[in-house]
Amino acid sequence: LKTPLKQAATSQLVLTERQPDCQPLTTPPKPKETPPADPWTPTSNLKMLISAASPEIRNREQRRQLSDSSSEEHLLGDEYEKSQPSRKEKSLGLLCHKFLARYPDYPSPSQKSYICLDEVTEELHVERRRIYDIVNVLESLHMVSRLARNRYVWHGRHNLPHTLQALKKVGEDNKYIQQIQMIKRREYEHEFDADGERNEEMAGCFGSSEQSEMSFVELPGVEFRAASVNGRKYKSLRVMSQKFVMLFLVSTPQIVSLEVAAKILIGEDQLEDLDKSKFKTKIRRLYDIANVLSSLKLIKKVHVTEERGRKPAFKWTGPEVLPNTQDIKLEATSTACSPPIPESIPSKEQCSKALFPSKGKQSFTRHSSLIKLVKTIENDRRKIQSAPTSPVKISASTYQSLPVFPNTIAQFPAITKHQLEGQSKTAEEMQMKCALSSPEVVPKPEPSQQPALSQPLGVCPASHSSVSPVILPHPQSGVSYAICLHPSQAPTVTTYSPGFMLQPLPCANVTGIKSHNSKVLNKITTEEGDTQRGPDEPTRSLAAEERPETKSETSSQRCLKRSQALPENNLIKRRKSDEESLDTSLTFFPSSYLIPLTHCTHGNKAECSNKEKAGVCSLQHTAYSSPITGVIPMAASELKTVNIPAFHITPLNIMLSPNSIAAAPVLSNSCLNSSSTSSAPNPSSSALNFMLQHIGLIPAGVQVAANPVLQQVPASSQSENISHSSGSTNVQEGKVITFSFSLQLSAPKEPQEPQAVTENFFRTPGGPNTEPSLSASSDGTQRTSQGTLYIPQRKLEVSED
DNA sequence: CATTCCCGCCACCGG
DNA sequence: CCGGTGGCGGGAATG
Repeated sequence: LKTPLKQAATSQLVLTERQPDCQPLTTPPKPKETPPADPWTPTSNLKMLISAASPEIRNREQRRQLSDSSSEEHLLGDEYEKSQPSRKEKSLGLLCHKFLARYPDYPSPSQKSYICLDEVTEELHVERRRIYDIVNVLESLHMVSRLARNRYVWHGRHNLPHTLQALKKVGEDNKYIQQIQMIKRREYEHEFDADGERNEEMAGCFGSSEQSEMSFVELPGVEFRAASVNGRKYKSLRVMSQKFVMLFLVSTPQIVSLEVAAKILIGEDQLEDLDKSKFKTKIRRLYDIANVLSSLKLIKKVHVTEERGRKPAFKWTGPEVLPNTQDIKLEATSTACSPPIPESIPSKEQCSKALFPSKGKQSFTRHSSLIKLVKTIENDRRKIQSAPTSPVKISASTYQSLPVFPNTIAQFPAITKHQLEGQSKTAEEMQMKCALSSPEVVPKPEPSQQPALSQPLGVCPASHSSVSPVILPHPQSGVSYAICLHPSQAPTVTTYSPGFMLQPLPCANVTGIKSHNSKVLNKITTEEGDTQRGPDEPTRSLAAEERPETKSETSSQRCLKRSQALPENNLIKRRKSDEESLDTSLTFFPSSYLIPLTHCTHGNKAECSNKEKAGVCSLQHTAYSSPITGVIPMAASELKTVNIPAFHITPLNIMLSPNSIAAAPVLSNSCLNSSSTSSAPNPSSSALNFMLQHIGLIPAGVQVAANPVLQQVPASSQSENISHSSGSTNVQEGKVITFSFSLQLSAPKEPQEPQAVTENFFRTPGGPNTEPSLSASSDGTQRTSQGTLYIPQRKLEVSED
């Protein structure tokens, strides 16, 4: 048994000694302070040093004391043994550092570096098993992607921003914040709570777990799984890693205790029954993940001292995740190298072409380059059909998106199948794609087609089939998809997997706040299990203000329709074989949202960026909202004001969070009213036209009538709720809806005592505080995450190390 | 004793 | 059937 240890130790020593020799790969792990003799890259070395230093400095110090004595004198030669191979020497964290040292943080896009596991294991002298652990979490962050058997592509941190954004969004969509709260609350109550309610809650919240399925959040641009990572069963570690990261991104203090994380990760699926062993295992895994994340400097270990003792926890030290839009801009600007952008755009066009060959993309003039891409894509597509394997990254992604829509499928059966079959995760992607596609759908010139828009919104799930194929064409969504990547939209896509669980919540929230129905929705959501009581109560309180809800199935259904979330969730969950059709339907919803973004990203950015912002933006918003618009008829002048400033953000938000759906409509309305009202009678129509024109699907002059259906349908459900309130009120409501969670949280508003706050949070009906909170939310900037702030942290004391 | 987490058995799966 | 993957949990270091 021990032998291996010795060997390892020895080997390490050897490495150290002969570093000079080993030029090929190894970067000296140990030499943190003493910069290793062989610098692969100046930067990389520095980075390594820095990174290595922080987490393990102490360890190092310890070692030094022990080993240095010998080493100092360079006597070591003979007795390597003394150096303790000690466990730390072999820690995953250290190993990870070594691993990371081998590759540049930001590899030039042009040349990809490949990772061969065999080589790595040799060079690092570790068992393969360990490398898998590292690679898996790196993959969860899209820092690498698997190509084939033992081969991975190294992306470095280029994708990190997108990934984090996406993860954050997903985390928000889910109700992680609430879940965290629940758990904490429970703790207070002393686990075994007296109230039967508790148990019930739990059951309700987490109870149904089937959905929990774990979905892996993917990024559009990243060439994931060529070889198919989707094997679906795997990924648990990857998924865990993503969820873990989500927790950080979502929680306000950005500190997550292992205990809570473990509970949530377990809970999602089956919950409760905290099996002791299960819990223990989960924690073990979390440590593994945490070690890698620490090596990436994304988190660091800390201790939180709550009421009862101090518990191990981790603090997020990675980059802050921007809301969205802004990110997009930044990215686009800053990273010229990022290849994804160009790709994405082209794909879109190409998609559109495929769909509507006749149409040219003349409108796209701006992006002549895109056309090129489109052609390329088309070619690729052919190739793919014949040879699916072809790893064209871009093309692949694009295609994948296509599968989502049935229509698309019909058009490109081969592709679709491949994609579907090949990728389980597709659901997510699909959603994204759908989102993209949906906008495109809009382009359809025919008025009848316009309904397509409506479809996505309300009908999406079931109806999509009924929906005109037009939508499908949107497969181009792939294009939009790509767009997403660049900006931050990618996150939007997030909806996917998490969506199923999460989405429901948003709906519920929205609904709840606005309408009575919401409760019903909530319940539904709850069924899945996540939401326990927390959401309910708060929601309820809010709702209560307005009235006792009626929970009719109808309402719920409506909600579902309106909110894509539910359908998506369901669909998303599993797609294995059938998925295709279902997925397709799901996809639609998101697409609508996505589309708008796309616009922004492309031309808009440049165009609207400033002066026109208001105008253009409004248009864009409209577009976005258009789908949504239907949902909420009311337009608030107030919103407008608010929106304008934040409009950038707003669009993003909409896309990102399911919750935002409600909000989106509002915004759009306002925009429409103010800016584009004259041009378009109803928002949806204007939006459509706008979008279409932008997209190039329809000539500038042509206008498509907005689909009445859409408006009515979506609107109907919510409008009712909203309508009852006064105009001004409505506005607020709209806001509220948007930040349903925030409201809940805000209600407690003054968090004097942590516990007290908590209590209020859950028990207090929205009282007086509600409005203020709303207003706060209205700023839009904060959005979802706000909730976190209020979350009762109780006396949290964080101690580093 | 508690926390951290290494090690590696062994089930899967994809070829 | 084989070799790559990677879930999982015992139990060894460490604190």
